[in-house]
Amino acid sequence: MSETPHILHKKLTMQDVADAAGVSPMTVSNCFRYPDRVREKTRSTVMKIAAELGYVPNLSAGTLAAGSSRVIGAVLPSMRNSSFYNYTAGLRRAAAERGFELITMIAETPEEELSAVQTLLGLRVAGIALVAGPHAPELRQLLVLAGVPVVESWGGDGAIGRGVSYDVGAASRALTRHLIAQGRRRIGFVEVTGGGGQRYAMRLPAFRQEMFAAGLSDSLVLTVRAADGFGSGARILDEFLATDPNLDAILCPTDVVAAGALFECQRRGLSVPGDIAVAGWGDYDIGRQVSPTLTTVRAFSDEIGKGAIEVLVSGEGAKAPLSTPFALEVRESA
Amino acid sequence: MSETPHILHKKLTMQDVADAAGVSPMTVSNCFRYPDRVREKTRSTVMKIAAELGYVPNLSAGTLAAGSSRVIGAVLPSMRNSSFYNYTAGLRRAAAERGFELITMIAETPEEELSAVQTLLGLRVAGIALVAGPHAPELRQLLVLAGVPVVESWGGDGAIGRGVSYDVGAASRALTRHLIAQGRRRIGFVEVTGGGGQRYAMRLPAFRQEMFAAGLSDSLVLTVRAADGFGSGARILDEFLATDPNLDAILCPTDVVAAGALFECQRRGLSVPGDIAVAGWGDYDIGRQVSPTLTTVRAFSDEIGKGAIEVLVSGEGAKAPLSTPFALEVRESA
DNA sequence: CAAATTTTTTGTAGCGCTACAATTCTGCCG
DNA sequence: CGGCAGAATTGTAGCGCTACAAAAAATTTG
Repeated sequence: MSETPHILHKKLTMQDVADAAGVSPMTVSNCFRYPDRVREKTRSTVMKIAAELGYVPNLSAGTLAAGSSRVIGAVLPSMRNSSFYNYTAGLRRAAAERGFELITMIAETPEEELSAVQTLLGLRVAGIALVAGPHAPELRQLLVLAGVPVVESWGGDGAIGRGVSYDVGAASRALTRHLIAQGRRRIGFVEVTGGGGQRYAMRLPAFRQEMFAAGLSDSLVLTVRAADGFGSGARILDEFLATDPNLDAILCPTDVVAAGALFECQRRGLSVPGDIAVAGWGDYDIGRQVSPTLTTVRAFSDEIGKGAIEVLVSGEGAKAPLSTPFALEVRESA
Repeated sequence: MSETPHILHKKLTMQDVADAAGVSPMTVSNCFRYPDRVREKTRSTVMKIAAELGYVPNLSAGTLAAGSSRVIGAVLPSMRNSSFYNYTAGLRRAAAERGFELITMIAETPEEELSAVQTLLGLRVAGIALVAGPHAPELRQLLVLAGVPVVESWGGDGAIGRGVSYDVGAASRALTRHLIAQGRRRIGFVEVTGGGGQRYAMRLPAFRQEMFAAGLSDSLVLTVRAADGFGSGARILDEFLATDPNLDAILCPTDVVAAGALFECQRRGLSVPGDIAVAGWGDYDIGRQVSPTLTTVRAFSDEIGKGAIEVLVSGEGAKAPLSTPFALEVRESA
């Protein structure tokens, strides 16, 4: 009685388009995959009819028959900050330029990441872009066995597949040297261990190295498990000042945290950079907007994305990590 | 000479796993798709062998054979703010609960969106989640012809597929009434036209309605093409004060813009909310962190995502838009 | 204008998996 | 211990497309 009279979507196949256009299915296939193989006139007829019918080639069938696809998969740990935004934009742009489509999957835990990779593998994507961080133990072998091109962005030497990253250590040294050159002596460093810890791992040794070289104490290190949002910036400042009231600079893990610390300084009536220099990391939007503007490290995340695609597409997976540029952005806060 | 001795990745198929486990391919298939149909003992053997071999079922083949997949596709206009972050998180969580995987594609223009939808259609996804905004003209018909379940998040009556959204008009009225109740009289409203304009469309009429009802002037409307980042907040404040130096409140399109306006107020020595009330929209992280904290509208974007998945999975595409909750978050700035 | 060449178009034969029906195996009752 | 219902397993027959080789058509050449 109450049956909804659904439209009969007899599924369109290449054959339907071929019939309507008076050509063979292979010609339709060629129109989509190798336009150059088909005469201009034939192609335009076929494409017009395909569009009229609303035909979209079945990629599943195509991938199955061809054994490969023109889709690249990326797994992201989260989409919260502009680094990842720029990274994804770089991936997408570079993929598009080379005729690939990019699909992304979000995974917040190693288990979710593993599951996402399995889906991507199941889709038989042409390549997989991972982000450095804690991985499930089975992940590496799974990817090796699958034999798919893989890159690990922000990954260093032990990367799964090939690493694509900027030199975090060099950036950290440059930033530390800058603070020292500005006359800072009691510099606090915030070390992050949880979550994306791996991506930050080289910062602390580099910091220590420069502090040591300058004959300064590298003991003002605060270890936090995770640092997200402005709130943690405030908490970090709290703890640092409790440890050493004469602190004259802090190195924060991200611009967001730095902004949080900055707001807290303002709340306490501390002048930045007069009393305390505050340095961020990552060149997020916010760092350009707060007052004073934040001195930070710019990672050109879009270049990382672009590099990742190039590595995946070129198939040069076995080489040393690809290094992308970075820049020290000296602004007002330090 | 310099040939890299590549490992011979003879592609693993279900047959290989079946042989190794001493069962038929169909049993392997059932283990993955319908675990209940297989005896516990058989299943554990098969799954163990599959894991050892690093076998991952070919979803392309599966989708082709079954005619449908357990993957849902979402197209996002950008990933810049926490609304979309929460939205995606809601999508992902709800999809996982129902045994679906979520893949996302980013599209910044209507053309890119169309292309993304074609890829998703080609993958024969089980459903597509769109975000309201300007669409390519062909998009609607393409989706109708494809007969795929579609939802348009933040979409209203004219949505492609089924709309899932909170009542933007009601939220705007509530916020306006709140400002009026606080004694504000010269209230400026920022109207956004470009990009995601559609998602904001109902705000201005609702604002006017309440201003009119209160016998106030609704003429302080500033129209901007796009409002992104803190910078536009500063510019907007500039322009409003040039138009009416006695302005006592502004309604910003997002918390980010509101924060920018707030910073600009502080730079000019204007007290918030003393001299000017500033209201944001969207309940982004930043609104909780700046001082004063921002009064805003909370959209529960994760609920929109959850609702979208429910609509897609249940197949109830023809009904009226699904309405999700919202809340007026009264904080310090207004 | 026939022969040689190049460009277009077209069959054939699967790709790896799943729906479905048919078959074989269990355990259990009379 | 035969007979049976129900559970577990297994063939069969494609899903829609593309690689490849072969055929046909268009173009050039002698």
